[in-house]
Amino acid sequence: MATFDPTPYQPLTPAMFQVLVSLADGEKHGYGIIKEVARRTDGEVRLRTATLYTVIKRFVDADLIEETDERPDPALDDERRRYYRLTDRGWALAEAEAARLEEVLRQARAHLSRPRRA
Amino acid sequence: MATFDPTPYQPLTPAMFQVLVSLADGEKHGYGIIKEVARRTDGEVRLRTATLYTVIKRFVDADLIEETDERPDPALDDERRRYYRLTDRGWALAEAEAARLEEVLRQARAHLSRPRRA
DNA sequence: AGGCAATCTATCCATTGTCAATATAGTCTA
DNA sequence: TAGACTATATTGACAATGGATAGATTGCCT
Repeated sequence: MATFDPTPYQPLTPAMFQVLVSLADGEKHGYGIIKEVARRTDGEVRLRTATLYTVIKRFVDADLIEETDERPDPALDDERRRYYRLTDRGWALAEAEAARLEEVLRQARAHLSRPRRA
Repeated sequence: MATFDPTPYQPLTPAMFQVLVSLADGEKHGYGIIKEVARRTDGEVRLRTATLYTVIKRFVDADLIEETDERPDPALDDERRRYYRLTDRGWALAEAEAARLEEVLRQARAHLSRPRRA
């Protein structure tokens, strides 16, 4: 596969990163992403529909996520739903962003753990 | 001291967090912050002056940082410089944001480390 | 039966954060 | 003397987000 350089997409906004993380857990539809993120963050992160559907559109255009044809058991399905999953590029970006955040945190901890200046 | 609730300021933008982290290391002037962040991140994070001076103004207004009167050795000083340091609130916010990022990362790792869905 | 909350996708508008560019001005160096 | 570096600052444009709204369906409570 052609090498993918994630850096032009970084840093991701908190909303974008949450969308990728949520889809890393398994494919989901839009409203399902909103619910999963809210549940996972104890209601602290509430994606708005304006934000979510804007992000979804951009991510699909950038081939970071893709809509799937697979439908769950018709008994559990809702025809309105549109399901999305991460592409290889999306996975690579999510992992690159996690690595970036870890480096930021490492440096922050190095500065913050020092005793307060005199 | 009155309890300080950092959550209304969160999440911080990457630029804002970098400014707090940089000042946690010791008081600095504007251009010094730009240089320190660039050096620390190997040139990957380059704060722009428009961003930096906007952030500084907002942080001073919010009592997260404050301008200092202390001047270094006159031989090393530059009259144009304006030095800033973190306030107690600024420290609390920087630490709260580091904690928030750690939680985001913990969850991201939990999702990303799982084997790719079939 | 009636109403209300939840589900689900979607868009409009205003605000905010960022970058690119520009301004000003002094110092230092090739 | 031209360019790079230091240093603070503003303007204009764009991108990301929140608040609000829309519309349609489903399930629950009284």
